[in-house]
Amino acid sequence: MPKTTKALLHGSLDALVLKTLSFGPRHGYAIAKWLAEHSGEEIRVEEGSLYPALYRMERREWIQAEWGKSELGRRAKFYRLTAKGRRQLAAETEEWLSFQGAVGRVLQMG
Amino acid sequence: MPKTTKALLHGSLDALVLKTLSFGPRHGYAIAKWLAEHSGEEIRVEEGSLYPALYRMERREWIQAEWGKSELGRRAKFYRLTAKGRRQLAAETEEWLSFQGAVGRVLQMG
DNA sequence: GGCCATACCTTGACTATCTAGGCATCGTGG
DNA sequence: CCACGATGCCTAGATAGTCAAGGTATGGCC
Repeated sequence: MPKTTKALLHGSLDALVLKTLSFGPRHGYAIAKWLAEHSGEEIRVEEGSLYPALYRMERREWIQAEWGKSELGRRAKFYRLTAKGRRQLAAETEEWLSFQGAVGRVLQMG
Repeated sequence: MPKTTKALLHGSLDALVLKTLSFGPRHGYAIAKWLAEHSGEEIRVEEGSLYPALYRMERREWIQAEWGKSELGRRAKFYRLTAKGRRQLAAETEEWLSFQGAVGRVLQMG
């Protein structure tokens, strides 16, 4: 794996995971891989961040878990987006775009 | 003041403050106002976040403090960017752009 | 047999931010 | 004259999210 990604993840992790699940149910390990692949390795989620985040979101009923089998036949816990989670994703995405948009504009001011 | 901006500030505050100071020395209160004004009130930094951040950055020698008088003649502590701080700003800006760029691309995936 | 990839989980430390206060000065309106 | 809002600084405590570093177990491959 490349270099250190720092703590910029803070505040965007939930949205990223929800977004990943919006393309269909996935298990934890697969979520991390999907994010890494679709961000050119820029987004690397540590397991110590991912699993607690998944519990958090399950508690808030944004996602639902179910045990199943991975593509390789292993025991794996699949998460799928709930309706509530879909609304949350929309809200967080909008919030992220407007806030980080503002940050980006300030940082790039001449 | 408008509505709640949430906790999305995490990880971008340092860069924002450094950026503000890159246009010339300012005191704490003025930094917060400047950021609010130049972001359409999108970025609102609480004082409880700002002052500790300023000490942190002073300790790291990214900025230097000096007591002076505000435009209104009040006692105020002015901060100015050091050479080290300028390098830090460049590094953090680049990091922010690449990381949040990746986040934005993922969140906006069709 | 040993090792790597897959897949899950937990503990502890750290750090940054927010909430919510407090202090002091000044100008203005009633 | 006095109250109040704006200016300007500071701090304590709570919270929360992330990371580092461990641990378990299975399967495939050399």
